[in-house]
Amino acid sequence: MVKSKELSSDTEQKVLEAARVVFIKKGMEGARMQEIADQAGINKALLHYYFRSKDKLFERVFLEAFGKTLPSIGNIMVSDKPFWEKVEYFVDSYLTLIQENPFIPSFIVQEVNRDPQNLIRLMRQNNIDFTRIFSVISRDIANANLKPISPEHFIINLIGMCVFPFVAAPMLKAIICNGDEEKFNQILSERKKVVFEFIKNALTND
Amino acid sequence: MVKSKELSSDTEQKVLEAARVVFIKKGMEGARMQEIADQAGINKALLHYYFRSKDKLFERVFLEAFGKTLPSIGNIMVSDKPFWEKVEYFVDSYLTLIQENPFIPSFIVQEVNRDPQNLIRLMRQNNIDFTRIFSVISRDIANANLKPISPEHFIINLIGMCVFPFVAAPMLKAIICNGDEEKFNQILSERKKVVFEFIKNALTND
DNA sequence: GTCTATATTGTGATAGAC
DNA sequence: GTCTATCACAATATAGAC
Repeated sequence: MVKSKELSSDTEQKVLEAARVVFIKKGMEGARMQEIADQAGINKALLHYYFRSKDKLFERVFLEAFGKTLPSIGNIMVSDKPFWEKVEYFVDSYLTLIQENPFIPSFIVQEVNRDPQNLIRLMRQNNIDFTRIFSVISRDIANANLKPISPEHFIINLIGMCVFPFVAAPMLKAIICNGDEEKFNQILSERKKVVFEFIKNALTND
Repeated sequence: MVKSKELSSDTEQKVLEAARVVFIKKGMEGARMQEIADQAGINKALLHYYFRSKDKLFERVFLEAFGKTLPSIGNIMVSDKPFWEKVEYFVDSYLTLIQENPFIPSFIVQEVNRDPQNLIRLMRQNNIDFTRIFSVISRDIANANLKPISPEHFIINLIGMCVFPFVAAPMLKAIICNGDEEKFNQILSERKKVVFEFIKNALTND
């Protein structure tokens, strides 16, 4: 068995996973190299051996985290599926993705706030063309005989209702569930259906 | 003219305002006492003279920032106004409040993530009883002959569509406006109307 | 109350043995 | 590749003069 040069070592993987956990929980500023090392079961020096600096390690984690979600948005929205199928698929896959990585949205919001350039760079790298997405959505809305809404507001409403519960999870857990984790998860699991129905009701003439 | 003991000094006010600006922009971890001092036009030592530590200064700023938004939610929602008037008033005042302090939502999300206890404490201090709010909303929805939706999902949708554009402002500016500040402000100013209409369409039988 | 100067602690990063 | 020990520096916090 020949080891490929591209395959990162076991330790490198452990570091990346540990960094992901810590960065996502604490953000770039709040994270400590020591904590990442502990989490990975190694020492600080080894972190620097694999990833020269905290900045470089962070960038790697950030790009991987966001690189997952962003292309999935684009692909779905510019496809030629029927509008409502598109919306349902979007809500479904988006919520699933977030539910599997619940810290990612607030992490991204936090870090894009810190340096918006990260996002611009990432969009270029992933060939995301939002102008195209909006033109397609705009056409879809017109063709589907829906109540008129600008594609920008539509997208904001759509994404907002999907990601807000995760961005604000600790807040909502306190506010609407009095800290009851069980109840909060229950609500999250209902959201796919609720969000889809809500949007459909808002936009269809009946 | 006798100076009341409760009235904080001019310098103290300058510090608080400066801290508000810097904390809101950088978050607790990212903010630097030096930057706050500069912003206030004084030196670091004086910060510690007025507010013993960074932690204490932060807590003060945090409580004041959130203390503004939270009671306004509660008061409106439990009032006996008609349901749609309530919703319109909520959307209106909430968006105005955020538009005047655009960094507050992402700041709050970030910091509640850091320590959820801050929020619990604050809710107690402001006598916010969400159980009551939900029971009132629940009754309102039933009485208004609307399409059924749980009050929790209704609130999440409502707040989500209001605050998400601000929480994610830098992201959306890049994504949907290609960095065009002008266009983004235009969209924000349209949101009161759009959100209200969207919710109304989603919930009314016609 | 306000300042300058300094102490103290944190943490990212490196040197060098194994 | 992995470790221990240490550096260098940045940031909070304090001492003490005015």
